Amino acid sequence: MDIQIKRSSLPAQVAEQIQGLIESEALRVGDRLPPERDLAERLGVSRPVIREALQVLSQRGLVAIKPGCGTFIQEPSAQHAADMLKLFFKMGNCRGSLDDFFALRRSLEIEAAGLASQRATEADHAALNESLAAMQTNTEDLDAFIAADLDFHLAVARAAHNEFLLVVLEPLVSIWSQVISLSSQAQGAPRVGISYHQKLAARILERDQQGAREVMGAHMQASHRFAVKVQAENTNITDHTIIHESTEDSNEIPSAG
Amino acid sequence: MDIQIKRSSLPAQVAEQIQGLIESEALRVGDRLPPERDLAERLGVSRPVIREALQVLSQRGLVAIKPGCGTFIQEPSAQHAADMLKLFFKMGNCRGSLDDFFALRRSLEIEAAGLASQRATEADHAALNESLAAMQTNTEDLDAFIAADLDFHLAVARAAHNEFLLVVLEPLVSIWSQVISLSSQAQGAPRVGISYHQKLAARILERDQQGAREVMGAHMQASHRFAVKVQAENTNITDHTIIHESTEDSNEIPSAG
DNA sequence: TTAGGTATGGTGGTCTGACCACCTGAACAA
DNA sequence: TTGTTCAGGTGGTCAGACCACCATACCTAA
Repeated sequence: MDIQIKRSSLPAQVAEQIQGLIESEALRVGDRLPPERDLAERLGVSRPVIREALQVLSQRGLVAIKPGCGTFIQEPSAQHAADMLKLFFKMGNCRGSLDDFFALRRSLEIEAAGLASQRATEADHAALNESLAAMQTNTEDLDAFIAADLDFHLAVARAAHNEFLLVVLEPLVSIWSQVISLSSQAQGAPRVGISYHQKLAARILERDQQGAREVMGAHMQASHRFAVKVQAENTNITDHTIIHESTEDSNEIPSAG
Repeated sequence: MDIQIKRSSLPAQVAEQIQGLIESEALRVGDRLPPERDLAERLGVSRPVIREALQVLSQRGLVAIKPGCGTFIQEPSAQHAADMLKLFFKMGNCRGSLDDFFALRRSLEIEAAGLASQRATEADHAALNESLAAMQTNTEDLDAFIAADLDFHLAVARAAHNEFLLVVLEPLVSIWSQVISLSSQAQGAPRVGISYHQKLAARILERDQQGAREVMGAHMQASHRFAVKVQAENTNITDHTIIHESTEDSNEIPSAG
């Protein structure tokens, strides 16, 4: 009877087809796609359809559109994946509580600390020390302190030399630093973390895996406690949304009546 | 001098503007955007520009386009975030090795097992047992066995009742099951995992957190060893790509020149 | 009165053809 | 050889039109 409900739009179909060619390696990284006009003619659709399909694939990180030059196949970058995850952590409808957030972060940070203690290079040690120094010299400038704190944790994640881990951990740490920077009631707390960071950097330098994991675990526990306290004081961080930003834009798109 | 290079395309600018309105909560979940024609007129651009911008936002999971009805603001769903992550794990240019993959998976699965032991409901226990039974009755049908194996791990992740964790873990488990199902040399190995799963389900039922974590840790270690063995035999899994699928499509988009 | 079908307006989906801005590379001139 | 110039191709954008679909309000028939 052929009465199957076929609802996918033309651009979606085109995008799927091209993505299929990429997955099957009929199209490889670096290949240039035919011009939009050719694609349109070949697939029997109009150019806007092709353009929307390419827009979708570009958004997925599968193609790079270069004006005046062409459209090229590329691999989704780690940064791209991290950005997507960050968007979800920031605005997703996840009903996760602060506890859930820290449960995930703790397990990942401990793993990162353990790996870092085994794999850190001299450059990694330098990065850790640099962030540590920045924290110590900015105990009064909250924003600078938080930025340095963020840098330190990212340095640990990078020192783990595990890209899978980094992709997941980076958004968590970034989101968290955004949350923290919003709660200016955090005065006094900054100094608490420095000793943990000092110990952690030392364990990593000594290649003491167990020690590094334990210090990071303790640090996460302390951060978690601090977060709960901040949460109780600051309604900006609710049980439902991790972030509640309120930027003052002057855009002008009202919602339709 | 104002010679700054301003390269962002119109659709990108429109998408950013609308996303900004969403982030600043000037537009809230469920709100309907003005019709494309209105938006085009209001922003002084053509309709295709608006359409491409909405296509981008839709891809990010921020809006839902309903033909004949309108375009509505929505929150990025967990499934959407997981799909993006899956795409990266599948085709990303991450140079992570099998060891890195398992380091991440181990830390997350152990955390999931620990949480599941504390939070699992009766429905969760039932789901675990169902997957377990499916594994036991399909020791000869490799595909069915792997599907049941996947279900079991997802059931554990769900039993943890931590959406953050689930979003990250689900893609890892799914990708891994795809890899495994490709290596048909895995004969004999299926039965190995059943005892681990049995023990794990028991620990979760007993609400024995430490026991659950230990069993999962041992299970991951065994899986890792097995994976290394498979990797050595199967060139499909290289040190660079986790997945190397080769579907036979009959599409017809050759690469340009 | 009420249930159902129908007409209508609005929405997104698609097409066409045109023009612009930019990049590339080849032809040309110094 | 080197530098400039020019032409072609590419993506970027526009305008207007028509279609398919959905929701609603209206109208008809029970």
